[in-house]
Amino acid sequence: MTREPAYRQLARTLRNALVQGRYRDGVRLPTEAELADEYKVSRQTVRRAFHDLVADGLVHRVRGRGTFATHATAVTCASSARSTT
Amino acid sequence: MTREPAYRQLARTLRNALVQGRYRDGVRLPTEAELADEYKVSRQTVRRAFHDLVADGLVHRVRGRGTFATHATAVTCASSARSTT
Amino acid sequence: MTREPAYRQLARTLRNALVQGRYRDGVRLPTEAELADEYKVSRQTVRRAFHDLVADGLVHRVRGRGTFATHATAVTCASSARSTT
Amino acid sequence: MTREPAYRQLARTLRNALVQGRYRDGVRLPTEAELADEYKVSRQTVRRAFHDLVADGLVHRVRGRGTFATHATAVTCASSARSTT
DNA sequence: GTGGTCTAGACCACT
DNA sequence: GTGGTCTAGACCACT
Repeated sequence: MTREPAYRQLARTLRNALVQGRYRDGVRLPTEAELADEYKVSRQTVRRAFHDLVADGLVHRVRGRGTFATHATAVTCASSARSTT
Repeated sequence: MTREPAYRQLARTLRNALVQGRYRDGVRLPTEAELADEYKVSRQTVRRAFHDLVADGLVHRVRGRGTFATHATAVTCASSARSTT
Repeated sequence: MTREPAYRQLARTLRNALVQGRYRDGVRLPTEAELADEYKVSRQTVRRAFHDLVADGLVHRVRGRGTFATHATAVTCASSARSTT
Repeated sequence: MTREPAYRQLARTLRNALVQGRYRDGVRLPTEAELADEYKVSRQTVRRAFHDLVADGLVHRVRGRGTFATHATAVTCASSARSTT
């Protein structure tokens, strides 16, 4: 009955926020540390969640700068496949 | 007739601004690069001017962070001596 | 005059501790974050100090695990060259 | 997998240029700012690349003046150790 | 106007 | 939760 991993749960939460239009355009999302703090999870969990969102094409990450919302137009077929999981 | 060096001129300008209460408290002043640009002088000149203001006790500088106005109460005898030059 | 940089000062402090036999054998040293906190410097400055100690052969670092004192016997020619600086 | 860091990539590029005989003798290389601009990296990343080349004995740097190609004859044991990495 | 040091704070890779 | 890389942008030391 393996229940949903924490990172998928967090990914779902963030995906909803992104799809609903929070963090429009190239807006920077909260940092790994902030999200880890807010959701009481490890940074590793946040990273895994973000990793999924990158694969979804919903965000992109820039070393040393942050994680940014990707324009809605850039959604690929990979993301639709994934979101049905 | 050696005329006033550029750095003393700039120091005087900044001193006036500081004494008149601009940059109150611990406010950060413009950076070396910004002042060099604004006054059309080299950064070396800005540095010399700031060096005088540090000696006056009007500003203090923090490596990697910036130059900050010092509280008016911290004025020492060194600054009064210097300001009569 | 060129005063001693903060990272060299810290390296010297740690080197003394290591040479005097604290952190014997493969003992783990404080983390970058801890030292940054204790010595009121940035993590990068701690890293520069550690970098020197690695070159000296006094410590070795393992990603994800920490920084460890190296056995005294492992001193190399590189370290002797450096210590004469 | 641990992909090659940007600074090592840049170091490799510059090493190739140096070994192939561009920047002969004591010729000055581009400045940190110029390379940062050209390769779209931060100045610190350029510095890390140069740091490796200094360790290789391929260049030497003089504060206030620039970075210079070192004569090929000055190769030391430290550099040969490094180049096998 | 160059290289040297330093900060604050991101993400990355590994454990 | 550690060390590794990277950014952007300050001031410092030297020429």
